Amino acid sequence: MTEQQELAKAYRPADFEGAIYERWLAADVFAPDGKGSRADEAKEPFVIIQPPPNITGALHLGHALTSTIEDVLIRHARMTGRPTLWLPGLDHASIAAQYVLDQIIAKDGETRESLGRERYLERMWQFINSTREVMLGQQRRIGASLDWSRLRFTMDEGSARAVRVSFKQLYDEGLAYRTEALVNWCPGCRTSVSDLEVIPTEETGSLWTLRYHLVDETTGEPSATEWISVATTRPETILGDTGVAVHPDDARYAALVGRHARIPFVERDVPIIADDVVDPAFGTGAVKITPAHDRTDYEMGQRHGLAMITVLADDATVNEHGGAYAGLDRYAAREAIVQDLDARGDLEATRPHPMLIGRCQRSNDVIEPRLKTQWFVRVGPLAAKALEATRSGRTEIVPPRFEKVWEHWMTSIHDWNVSRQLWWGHRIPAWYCPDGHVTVSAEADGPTACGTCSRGAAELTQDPDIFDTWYSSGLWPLSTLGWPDETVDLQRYYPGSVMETGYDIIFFWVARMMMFGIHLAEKVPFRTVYLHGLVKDPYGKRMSKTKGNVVDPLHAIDESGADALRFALVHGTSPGNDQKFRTEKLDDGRNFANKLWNATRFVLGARPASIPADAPREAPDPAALGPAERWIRSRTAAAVEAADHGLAELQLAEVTRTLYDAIWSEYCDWGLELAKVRLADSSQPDAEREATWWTLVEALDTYLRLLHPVMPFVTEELWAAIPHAAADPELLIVADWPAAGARDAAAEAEVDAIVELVRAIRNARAEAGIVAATWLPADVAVPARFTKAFEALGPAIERLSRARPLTVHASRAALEVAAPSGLAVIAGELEARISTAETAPSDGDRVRLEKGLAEAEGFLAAARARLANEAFTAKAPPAVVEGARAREAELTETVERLKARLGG
RNA sequence: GGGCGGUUAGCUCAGUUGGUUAGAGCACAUGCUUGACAUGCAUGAGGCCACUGGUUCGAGUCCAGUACCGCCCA
Repeated sequence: MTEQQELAKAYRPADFEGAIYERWLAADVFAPDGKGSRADEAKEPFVIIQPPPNITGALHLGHALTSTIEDVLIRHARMTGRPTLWLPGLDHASIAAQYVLDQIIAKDGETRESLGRERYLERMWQFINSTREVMLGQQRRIGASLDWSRLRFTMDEGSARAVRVSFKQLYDEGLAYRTEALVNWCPGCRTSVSDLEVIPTEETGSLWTLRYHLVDETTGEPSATEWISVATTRPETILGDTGVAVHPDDARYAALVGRHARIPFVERDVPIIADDVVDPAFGTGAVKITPAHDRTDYEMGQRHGLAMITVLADDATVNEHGGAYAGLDRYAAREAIVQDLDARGDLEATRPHPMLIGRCQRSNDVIEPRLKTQWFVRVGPLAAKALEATRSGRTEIVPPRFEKVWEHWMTSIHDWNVSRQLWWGHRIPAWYCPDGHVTVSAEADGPTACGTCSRGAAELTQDPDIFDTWYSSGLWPLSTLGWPDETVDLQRYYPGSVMETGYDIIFFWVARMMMFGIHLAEKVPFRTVYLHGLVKDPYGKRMSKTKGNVVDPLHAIDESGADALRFALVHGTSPGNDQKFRTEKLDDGRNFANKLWNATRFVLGARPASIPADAPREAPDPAALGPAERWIRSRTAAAVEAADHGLAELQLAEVTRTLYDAIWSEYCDWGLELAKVRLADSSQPDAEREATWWTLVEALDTYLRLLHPVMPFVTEELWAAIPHAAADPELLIVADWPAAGARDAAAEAEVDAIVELVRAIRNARAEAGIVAATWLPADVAVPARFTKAFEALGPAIERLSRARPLTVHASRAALEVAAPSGLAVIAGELEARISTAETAPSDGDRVRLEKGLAEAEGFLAAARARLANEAFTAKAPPAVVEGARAREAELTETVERLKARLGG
């Protein structure tokens, strides 16, 4: 047991958060197999593999939310005694990291090319070694109880091996293949990117209508008078046109199908074909086909056997197939071509055209579809397995509405282009021999010889490309646990329990982990996919550096403490829904922590002298419990139930709401206030005061445990200061999660009635303008069932309602006789009279009573109308009808009492 | 174009299988250095639950449609 120390007067998180984290580290309680772990090995492990943040980035509120939600689940699981693993990691983020590093080296006048591959990668390692610690430090600040002994990086050798082995397997199974196909080319990044990284943006371009002259079938020359008009948004691509298409049912062009048109400038004759995909209503109804630079055209080209001519180079300048335009940038070429067409008289029209333009998620450059020979993964069979897993419920998606999105994506998925023309990442383990044979090897040093012919390793060249980052990310749940080896960790912690991440990366990441996990390990990688929403700015806009509306989590922690930030984030989250974040929300968490802090201070300071300062925890003596103590215990039990429910349903905001209300509005506002009087009353027997105090300690202990997952620092700090049982561990983080005790309906009814009375008296006094500090005598009529509780709590009621002396009467009749005048207070079944100097209701008091009467009469009328409806009494459940009758009776009485009072 | 979500107090959000009087925090008003807390206490004001129709004894809650806002996909 730790020595109890004085708590500072105010909650100052900066004073202890760092030290608390150090204590957790020193106690080695984060790892399931750490020295300080109290995990019960017989229990089912609880595992979350952390979504690895980009190693070059800074943590933003989205990461803070992810870390907090996961930490809440992890800490709760740990307290229930399950072996709990939360595995941290970092992602190398190829394209993003290169983008950042390129900007840094540019300051020294260097470029990727000037450094060369080897030196560039050296620079990258230097760079990430400096950012790594920053990233990890941020996670510690927020209190993440990650198992640092298992920290992984996607560029670790373990990850690299998983990449090679999996790729070799996919290749051997025919699921990885190399081919020339259309890819999304980013001229700025000089690499291909996946479909997901192409952001369709609405922009206004132009739609040009131009003439392709028909070829005279006899002379073989283009006709001066016959042409077909085609519409295009990208005139520069005419250099690569190999066909013209119309809809098969389009009568306007039926006669032209089968003839040829001459492409200007490149002087190529191309066929006019009919294809269903052409929209007759678009433009002229005839479209040019550039199979090498457009997805739809590519597919048409394949169907009709058209030539595929690439006319753009990697930097998006026109290549040697562009004739006179070779060397021009794509947009310069566009302008020149439009002018030249106009000069020839072949430009019919130009008009503004709203359209979707694909831009690179990273560089914002306009994506240019291009033919490239690259590696692809055949995802159809993998996606089918992933779909089966969610349909059968082996993996559950929360919230379930995302299943529909998931289904749609999984059923319409294209093969995945995994080659990236970058340097920072896992090199594709494919080697080519001079004869063009392909050898894929899982060995770190590559193959010793060509797998097809006998050429030795020296004659083989490795593919220069690297893998899409999401390839290694997809292997993350496997590679972090040691796959492909059958390690102890893999057997014990795979599959994981929950994959918790933002819904925005369900396809990027979750889908890939599912596909790889099921295919390679033959088990789903996690049982639950929990998707949280985005943290947006107060206006509902996405936070971004360019908008300048980001909130830095570290700054928030400096200002308000990590617990306040965590509370704010959890309080505002619900599955799949975005939350608007404003910094004022941090105050709620900080104020709440301060409330808890001071409540603890009060409890510690209120210890009866008969209990030694270092006394070990005792359960309150059941025989000495009064109604307030029984109420506290019952309400604490209710809080445990609600917290359990919220955690089980992943409704974490429900947990914070419940605890906020329970601790503030119940425990502090009424529990402590009722207890104060009893504790201070030295005429009470020691046994009763001790029972009261132990009840307060017990409830506080339970609330600290319940709140620990959300606000770990302050709860740990305060828990150290309260008395513990001998069986308790040193640290709250590994203490037992509370079990819900029994509810006590009688005690709840008693205290509820008393609370209602106190409120009503306060209200009457306030409305009558009585100074709060004034003590006034009061008389109360108390029904028999509350008499005992009322007597027990009499002194507390006096104090809380400033009513002294307080005289109790057994009936209203007796009350009328004893106190015919004064402020009338009607609170449910209780009724009180507060003596004032005046003998009749003052004007202000009359207003209050009339208002109460009008309200009660309104409710009564509604209740009577309901009961008068025969359909209601006949069809509604008896319990509901009973309730309505009781309600009517109660209201009738209240109305009568109010009327009597006003009349007299 | 297809799909999904949202619309409840000035703001941010709760509202459990339909069932008495729709709640909380912030902000607001009034009064309080009440013995843990002014990061606080007490009291109060503030809602056609977006709109229309339907189901039902009964709808914020279920169904259909409309409007507006947002997101995803093509």
